[in-house]
Amino acid sequence: MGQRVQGTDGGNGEVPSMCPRCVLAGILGEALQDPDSRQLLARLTQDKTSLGCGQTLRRDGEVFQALYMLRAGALKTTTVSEDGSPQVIDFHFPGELIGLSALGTGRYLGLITALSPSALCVIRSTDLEDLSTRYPGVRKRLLQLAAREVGRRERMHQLMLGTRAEVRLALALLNIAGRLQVLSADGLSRFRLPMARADLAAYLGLTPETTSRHLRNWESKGWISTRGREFRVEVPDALQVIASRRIPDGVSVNHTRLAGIGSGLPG
Amino acid sequence: MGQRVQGTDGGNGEVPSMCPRCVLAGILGEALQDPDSRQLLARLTQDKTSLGCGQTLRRDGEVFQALYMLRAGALKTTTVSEDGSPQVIDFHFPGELIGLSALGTGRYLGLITALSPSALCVIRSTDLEDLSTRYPGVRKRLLQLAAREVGRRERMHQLMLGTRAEVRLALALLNIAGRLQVLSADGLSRFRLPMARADLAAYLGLTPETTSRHLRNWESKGWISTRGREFRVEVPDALQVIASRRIPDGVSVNHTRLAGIGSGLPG
DNA sequence: CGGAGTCTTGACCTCTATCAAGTTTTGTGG
DNA sequence: CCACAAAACTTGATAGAGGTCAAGACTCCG
Repeated sequence: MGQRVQGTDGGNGEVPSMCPRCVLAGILGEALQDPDSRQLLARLTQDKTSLGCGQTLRRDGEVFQALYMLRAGALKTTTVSEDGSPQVIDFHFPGELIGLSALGTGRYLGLITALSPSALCVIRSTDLEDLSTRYPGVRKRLLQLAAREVGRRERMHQLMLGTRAEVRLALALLNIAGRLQVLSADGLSRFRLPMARADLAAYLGLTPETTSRHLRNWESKGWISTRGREFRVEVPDALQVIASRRIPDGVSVNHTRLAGIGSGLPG
Repeated sequence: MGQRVQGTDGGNGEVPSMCPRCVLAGILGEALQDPDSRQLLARLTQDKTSLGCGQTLRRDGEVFQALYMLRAGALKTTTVSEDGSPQVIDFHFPGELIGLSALGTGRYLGLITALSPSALCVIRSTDLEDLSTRYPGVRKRLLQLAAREVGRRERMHQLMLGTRAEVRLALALLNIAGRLQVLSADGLSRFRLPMARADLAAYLGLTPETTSRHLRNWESKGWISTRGREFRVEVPDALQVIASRRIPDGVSVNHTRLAGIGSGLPG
């Protein structure tokens, strides 16, 4: 989503981060032609918020005030279901817009908190309105981004349809790795999850235990290696293979079919 | 979504349907002030497609050509997962826009087919572009609709996080009943599902068998009654109660834990 | 009335949630 | 830099929920 460019920003270089100009430029589009708007762009890129780990950006139900562009770090959006168990609705990674859905209802949905120290650009609703009326292309671009977000969430639904925990987990890791990719020189094969296992599990409707078990299982087969939140995919496409089969080994679907269901590769 | 008004259209009155003018008016907004655009509106409301049960509107990957507004009937969007099992990504009910996500990528996602005889208004991409450039309010409205759709899908994710099949099913029925409500005089307490159990199950990542079992279970408790696809909710809020508890019958969550958690209806 | 498709019911078995310890990692203060 | 405490993660045992296969009942149509 948006234009992503590996960041080397002038300011605080503690964390790898997006070049905010590039991303915002993607949103502003034609507005940039106008020298007058350069000024605004400059203001937007300076107008930032930073959050410590665990700090909250917005709470559930707060009225829409601004769209945020995540520059560095990672966030999560959570709710609490009626029975009290925590639910993770989404994660947010550098280069992504946060708060789009609040454009529809006028209120933020869920509690948005930082998973790690994060930096964000703030695009105030007033500025957004200003820009949108002055430059039609801005709204066109926003519409495109929102539509893309709808598509992303539709694919997320697909992901959740994988009944099997193993499939969901593999798909989610691919998804997250893809979104993190920008920041990693190694592409998909190596990445660091910013969130706890419990968050990942809650995102997928699983328990941390199940999540852990499958990861260890894959590791025991040599497909991946993990060390805490650090991941490395040893067998290229291993995740894809797992993700694409609800059916275990290319072996049986069910009882009375074939003996050793080990559900694994030779190992 | 959109403005919904119970329909009494002049044309073919076989099926209860939305008043297309009202819905389109919600999209077009200010454009309507312009007498010139009335003409376009007239054209859009006439420009319709109708589909027989099972017929397809668009296929996966087709390039974006038009946005559709469903006037009557019901559609589903499906994909096939890599292992060949069918997945239902979404249902579409009267008054809803179809194809928004294709605005982002330029291509439709999934196979869109009719669940029952359906009628749709066609808003060609060219017309859309025309309108959008002439009337900024149109794009603003579309952005709002897209953002709302993002929110809807975020809540859908929440729904899927209900691990328990019973909870998912109850939430989904509430969701669908709500979207169907416009057409039913009895509100939420009585409705007819347009889709087969198998589709509903595939939408939720369940099997038809499990779906059926839970429905019959609720029926045996007198909470609902069903006859084929016809539903009636006998105990008001029964679905809400089911939906809000992962915890079964006021009994235990698990062995050795808690005597009576209540939280259930009288059995 | 018959036949196809849809829905229900049953038996069985796998998978995942749950509870309960361990173990490792992370963060903090000495 | 080490020691300690608090999280986070892993591992194990167990049972309940849901998937799978199979067959029967019901519906809808022609």
